[in-house]
Amino acid sequence: MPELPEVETIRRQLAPKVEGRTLRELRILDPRWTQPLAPQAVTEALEGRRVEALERRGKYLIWRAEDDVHLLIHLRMTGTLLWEPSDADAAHERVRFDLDGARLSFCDPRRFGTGELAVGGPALAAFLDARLGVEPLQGELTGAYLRAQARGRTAPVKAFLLDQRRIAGVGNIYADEALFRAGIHPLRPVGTLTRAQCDALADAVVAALTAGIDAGGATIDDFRHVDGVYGGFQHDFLVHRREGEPCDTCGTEIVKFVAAGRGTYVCETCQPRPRRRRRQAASVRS
DNA sequence: CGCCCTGTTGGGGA
DNA sequence: ATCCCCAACAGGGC
Repeated sequence: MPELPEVETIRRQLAPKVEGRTLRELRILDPRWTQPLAPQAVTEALEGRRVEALERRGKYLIWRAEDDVHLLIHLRMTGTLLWEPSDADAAHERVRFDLDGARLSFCDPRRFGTGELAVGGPALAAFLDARLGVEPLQGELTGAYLRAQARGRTAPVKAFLLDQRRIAGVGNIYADEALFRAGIHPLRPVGTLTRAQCDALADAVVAALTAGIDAGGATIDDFRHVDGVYGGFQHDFLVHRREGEPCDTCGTEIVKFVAAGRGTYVCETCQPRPRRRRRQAASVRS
């Protein structure tokens, strides 16, 4: 479930509930969650501290507690945070927060999610800076930035978008969506994009993420298994993600293949295939 | 029933 | 720089 818009939605829903409360107990049921750090190190650093703010950077949720102690939660594929969940919804509970008597559960069937501890501002900055590039929702993703980063690179543009160290928070679905909106094929070598395409793609990434947040799909109270997808968030505003269905714009059948190691959906009319790959760098022409 | 494939992620090793 | 595989689990197709 959690792409950036879902993480942001969870953050917005949760922040008013948790900010100002004190973390009385942090029960880590799955020791893998804190690897390679020992669970008790995380527990001891956080228990008894007041939660000052719940923030987000990329797909990380950042709990800022007293004395500059931070807990960074990554939901990965199937993680979620549930406020006062029912027993059924909490079936895969991995971590339990006691916030002044209120229960918050980190649930994660697949157990990919992680919890990281960062004590002190520099430690937090070092952790984030090593992993995350510009924040698209803070106006940092511009066509000029994209073009500068892409220059000379041969990687498929989709792989480029998914690299968190360049642009923070673009996941598989939103990469497809942005490329569709910008009319760019996912396998296009990123260094061959024109200036206009870089501008269009930067705008499309921001627009797609913003649309996802506005759709406000994720909810912290409701976690189910729907249509084979954990979470059941409906991305109705996105390009079709079923092969064989018609493109909303032109009616061409959506095709699916693997790009950057992920399932990728494309309208090859709206997103023309790149010319055959060349050994030599291609010159950039419009 | 079993086997195989897939998956809204990121890290490590080749 | 780029690609492949892996973590662990559930559901669907055959």
